[in-house]
Amino acid sequence: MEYKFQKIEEYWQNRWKEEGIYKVDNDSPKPKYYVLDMFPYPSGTGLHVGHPLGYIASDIFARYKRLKGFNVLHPMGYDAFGLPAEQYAIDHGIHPAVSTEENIKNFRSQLDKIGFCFDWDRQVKTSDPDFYKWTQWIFLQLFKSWYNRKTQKTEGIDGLIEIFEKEGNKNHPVPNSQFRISGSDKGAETLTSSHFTAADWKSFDALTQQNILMEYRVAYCGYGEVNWCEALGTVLANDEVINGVSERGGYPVVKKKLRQWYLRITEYADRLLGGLEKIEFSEAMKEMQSNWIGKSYGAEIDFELTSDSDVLRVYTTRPDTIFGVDFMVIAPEHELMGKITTKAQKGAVDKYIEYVKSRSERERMAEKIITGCFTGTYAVHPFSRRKIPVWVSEYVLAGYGTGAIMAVPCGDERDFKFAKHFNIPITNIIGRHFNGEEANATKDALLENSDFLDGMLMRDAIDFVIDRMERIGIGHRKVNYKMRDAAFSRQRYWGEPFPIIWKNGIAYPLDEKELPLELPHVETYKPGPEGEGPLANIPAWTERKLETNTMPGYAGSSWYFLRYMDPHNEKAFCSRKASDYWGQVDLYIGGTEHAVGHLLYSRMWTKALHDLGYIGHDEPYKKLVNQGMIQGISQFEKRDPEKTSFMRYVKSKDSEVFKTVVASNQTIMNATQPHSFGNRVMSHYVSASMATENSEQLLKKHVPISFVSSNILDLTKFYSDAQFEKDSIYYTDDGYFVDGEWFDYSHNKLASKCNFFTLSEVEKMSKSKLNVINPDDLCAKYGADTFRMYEMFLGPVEQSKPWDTKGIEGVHRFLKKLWRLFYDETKGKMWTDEKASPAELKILHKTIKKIEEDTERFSFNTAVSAFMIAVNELSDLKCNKKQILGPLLILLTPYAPHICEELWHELGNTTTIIDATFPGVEEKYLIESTKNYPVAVNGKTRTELTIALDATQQEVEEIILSNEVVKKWLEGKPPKKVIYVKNKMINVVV
RNA sequence: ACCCGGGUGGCGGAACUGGUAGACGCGCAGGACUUAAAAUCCUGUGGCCCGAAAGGGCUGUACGGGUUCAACUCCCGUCCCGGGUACCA
Repeated sequence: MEYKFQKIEEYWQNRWKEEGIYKVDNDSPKPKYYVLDMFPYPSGTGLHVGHPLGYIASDIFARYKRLKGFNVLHPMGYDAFGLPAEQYAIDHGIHPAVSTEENIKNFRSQLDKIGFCFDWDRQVKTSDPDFYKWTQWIFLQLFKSWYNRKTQKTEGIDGLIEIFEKEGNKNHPVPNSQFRISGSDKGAETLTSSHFTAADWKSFDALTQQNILMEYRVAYCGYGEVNWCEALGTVLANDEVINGVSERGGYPVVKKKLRQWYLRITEYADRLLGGLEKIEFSEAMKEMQSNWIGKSYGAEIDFELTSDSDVLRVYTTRPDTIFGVDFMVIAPEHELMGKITTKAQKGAVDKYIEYVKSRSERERMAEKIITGCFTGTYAVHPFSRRKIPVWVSEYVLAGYGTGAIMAVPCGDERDFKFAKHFNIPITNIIGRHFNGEEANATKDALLENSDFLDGMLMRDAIDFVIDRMERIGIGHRKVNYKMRDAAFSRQRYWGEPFPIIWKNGIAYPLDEKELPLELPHVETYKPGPEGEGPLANIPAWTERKLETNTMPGYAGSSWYFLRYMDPHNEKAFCSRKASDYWGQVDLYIGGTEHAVGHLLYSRMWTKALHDLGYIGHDEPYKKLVNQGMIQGISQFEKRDPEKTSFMRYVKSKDSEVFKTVVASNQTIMNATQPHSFGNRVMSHYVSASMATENSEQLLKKHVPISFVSSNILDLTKFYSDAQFEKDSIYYTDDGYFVDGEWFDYSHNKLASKCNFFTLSEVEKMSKSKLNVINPDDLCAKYGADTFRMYEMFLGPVEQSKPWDTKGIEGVHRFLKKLWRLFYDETKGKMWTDEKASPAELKILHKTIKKIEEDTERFSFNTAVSAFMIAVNELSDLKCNKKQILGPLLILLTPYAPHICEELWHELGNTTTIIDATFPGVEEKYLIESTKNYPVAVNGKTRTELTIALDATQQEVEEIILSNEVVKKWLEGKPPKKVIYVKNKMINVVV
């Protein structure tokens, strides 16, 4: 009998489905365990081998925990709203709901083939009205809340209104929001008065009151500079912009003022930072998040100005360097800009501001050149009364700190470069630590030229100066964060509509009874007027004065993990009973790419829902594991530098591509004489030495990996594929390939193929790079169990690595070997009820111990190795005893569920193996009475000795010293000491 | 530039708190079975050297140094690769 994995897997997958074996109950006496995968965006490309890596790991862990007696929640769903579906709709006219549904079907069938233990009854889809009803509901809770800094909690806005009515806002000043609610898209304005009394509050009209409340709401609407992407017609979050271009598509991004929704995540900055200590994230992940939050401690200092009664307030983390200030710099957008410029400097400053405005975000990012202009005004040093020139420069950002700095060129690289560039004299306050060539940001120097700070260590001076400044009222301690409030709206169609109605400039929440506010059907996905979303094109929508923005991709994913706990609840997003039972996600698996997006937002939502009393925990995830990315090995049509033959890709005569090649690379053009084939211009023989760097780029072109083996492209096969460009001519040393035939250079047809070499390179796996390996193919060829084990065997889950199918045979061989412990080809069933020998029991228990340890610490690759060793050893002993094979199957189940289930039943068990109990280790089978120890003399291994495991240090020494080999080495002298490391080795130190 | 990871055979990777480096798998070489192939099984496999063999010696975890009886593991310096951030004062 042979191992017919296809039949086995199909059979068991159907049975698991029919019997609803993975259905999870919210009511169980067992302890709970929640294993979650980051749900996928159902793209049109389907799954490649990289996707299931994390899913397989989580599936193994979920199954393992189940065997260990836990009630395991292991759900799956789809992050179904998003830009690509909408882009697809624009391009192909297919409604996103339709294409998304199709993609989901495809994903599901692919996932099913791998044999995951998801409870599909709990599936969520963020684009489903039953789901986004609650996304909208949670949004309304955030809209109706504010963050109380006194209690450090999210609270209802009604409470704030009561406070205002009683005492105004003296105890709760307006939070530092970067996005002011008043004003228009022509310019943001701050509130006329930021402080008001109870009487003031009562005298304000409704609009003013609402505008003030908007300044406090957790989800709020305001005008602000946003990252506007013209090509995508939408606003992007900071983390969706990379180097001044959009993450998706790489289109240019500019700053634009628009009415936007925001989440006041900045108020949670400290808690998000502090919470990191309570959760098990990798150090790298924690660091990414804390860098993003960017907390810094420093001081705000006021400088008097010569030209104005106002003071210039700066933020610095190094108040100890106060006597090293040689100039001040303010941001071009700073509100004092207009006031402080002197008449003499007005022309120059205006010109400079003009220049700054002309520079796009992208230019500023790309070329960091030193620019700036003197304003004509001087600031007065608060201690020395020295006059300090005030400059304006784009290197100071308006959005951080106070938008103005005190520049200390001897201690700050940017200030130093600025001073050099504009010939501003530099004061040295750190003596020999400053060499005049570059700034030195040390805190370990003793201060010089610093008046009352002279001789003090900089580190110590920081607090000393602040104390002094606070005493005389010119400065105070201040904590700043880099993190900004999160933009929460998109001018797009395929997202959750906001349950908001606008009346007379006031945003009114929709009644909760009206939820879900369903996304209406549209005929066109084109943007609405003035940058508004497609919803603005629907008269029925605009007549109701409904908000025309939609929510961003991360809205649904910020809370989906809660819905899995209670997916069919129509009365609440998740009952308190359900969320109390399941609590935190015990194990969350996903990629690092969500470090500062999804993982931060979902943490914030959890905190808000917790504060408002809807859930009992304030961190969503207990432990996070980041799976690595599986890269693809791309194949390029290209000269292989190792081999002398090479190729050239050619297009037809009037092709643009060909022209480009010719125009931009003379080397290629002049290489040899051209030939022609019909309307095609044959390319030229390019020799290896002629291929310049430039031509290499031009010559590189992806080819489908399915036609490549051992770096040789099978052109005959490729030719009959749709992806083959019929006009291509391929050259090698020995001949050329055209119209499906090989010719030599005398144009005679060749009977055999020539070797056309490719070059391989590791890249991200993607459809466009033609390097995708489809899990379906592998499952069909080797079975899901082999595929699962091989993905794990490849290396640590956390590590990124290129996919290489070669080794899969070894894992497949292992499963076949396992099968043969049960079946003989001719004799059939082989297992017996015979009692196991101590040697066999030892193998079993050694394996149980190893598998348990490895699975617990997520070392699945070494666990798979342990299985291989066990099966090899049992195979050698011809052990086919039920007593050994039964427990072995249970151990293996998480890794290869189908074959284990099959064999488990064959052994005569009636229960399904998923409900079996993970076997315990019986240490007695592991313990040996004696062990062979290597003995080293001064670190050099000399001999081996058999020593009883319970021997004392003294006994060990006696045995060693009576050994002939050791004696010889010791030459009669007594050893200094004998180091006996249990289970490792013995070292004799002479 | 700054902050994190990481560098081990032909390859993927083991070595968990310093204790016989290279587990396990791939690949390769040789052999068994077979008319042959597939499948399966066995043996060998870091490098160099001595030996007919059994066996033995030296060297070896990016590079240079250090701590230690003992270093892939700890410390210092250098180089290279991957990831994150990017004028955040």
